[in-house]
Amino acid sequence: MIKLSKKVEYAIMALQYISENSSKTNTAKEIAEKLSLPYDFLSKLLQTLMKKGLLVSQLGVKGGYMLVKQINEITVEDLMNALDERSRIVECADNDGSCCSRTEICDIRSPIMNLQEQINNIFKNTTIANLKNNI
Amino acid sequence: MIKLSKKVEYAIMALQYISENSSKTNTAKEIAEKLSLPYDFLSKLLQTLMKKGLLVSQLGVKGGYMLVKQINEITVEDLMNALDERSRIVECADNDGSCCSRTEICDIRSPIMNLQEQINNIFKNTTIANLKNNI
DNA sequence: CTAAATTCGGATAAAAATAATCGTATTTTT
DNA sequence: AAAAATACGATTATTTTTATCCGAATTTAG
Ligand code: FES
Ligand code: FES
Repeated sequence: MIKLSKKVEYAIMALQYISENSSKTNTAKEIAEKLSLPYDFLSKLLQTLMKKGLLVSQLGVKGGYMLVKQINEITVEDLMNALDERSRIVECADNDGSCCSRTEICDIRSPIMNLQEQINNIFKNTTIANLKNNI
Repeated sequence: MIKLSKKVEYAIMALQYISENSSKTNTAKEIAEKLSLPYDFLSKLLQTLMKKGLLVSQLGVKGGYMLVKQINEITVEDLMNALDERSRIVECADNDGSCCSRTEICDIRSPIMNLQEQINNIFKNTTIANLKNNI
């Protein structure tokens, strides 16, 4: 059950698309069409990225989205933080021990948090540009 | 959405428990009680591990489960393969290109499969023994 | 031989998370 | 004023995960 959410997956594609067309504002509609992604869903997601400061938007006709950073400065972790609700590999891997009734007897909390960190590092070190296929 | 399934999480705990009590067969009931895990669910999961060859079981009274390998020879990847349905980070990261209608225009399939491999490596290199807290 | 403790197996239900959609409001350009 | 966008909130649909239930088969012990 280690998978990227559709939000993150679509966001990667969208950001790459916007990056390729960075001379103009890119509308959600255009991105959705060109990449065959569901418009409403993509639209929401772009709004979220905007709120989180990863995109800027322009309202109204001729509106759309533009990058605020280069895609080699945006990591997969950034997208996961912006778009996904939870990103702990186990519930109990949050900092306070108030996660579950097993805290007392639990042997795995701390080592699993270590595992968590290894995984985080991968996402932290992978930029959206890294995920671009340059055939 | 990068998290371990409960199946895998419980399995880690259960295998560690069995390992600590490897002189006898361990019943699902005992393990569930000692670790405060839901019996039915754990029971199913142990049966699966048995079918996949990670445990041996003995039927009937005095029955239960025993390890077939040491826990330092069992990896998190083994558990994920045995217990989780899907473990691709994106649908499209399977080998044939028949995943979705975007294959033609998709720029991220191959690099994401690379990302996938990095993550797999972590799970492949983490044994159940590694996840044991030795305070 | 019977009863009890177990694993086994299938089916199903409940809960949670993800993905998708809808409707309306607001902003901006022409 | 009309059109083309984003913004926002609510809701629904779908899928996945988690949990439970029931009855059968197996083994041990008395
Ligand atoms: S299971 Fe909750 S602390 Fe480990
Ligand atoms: S989205 Fe299906 S191939 Fe990339």
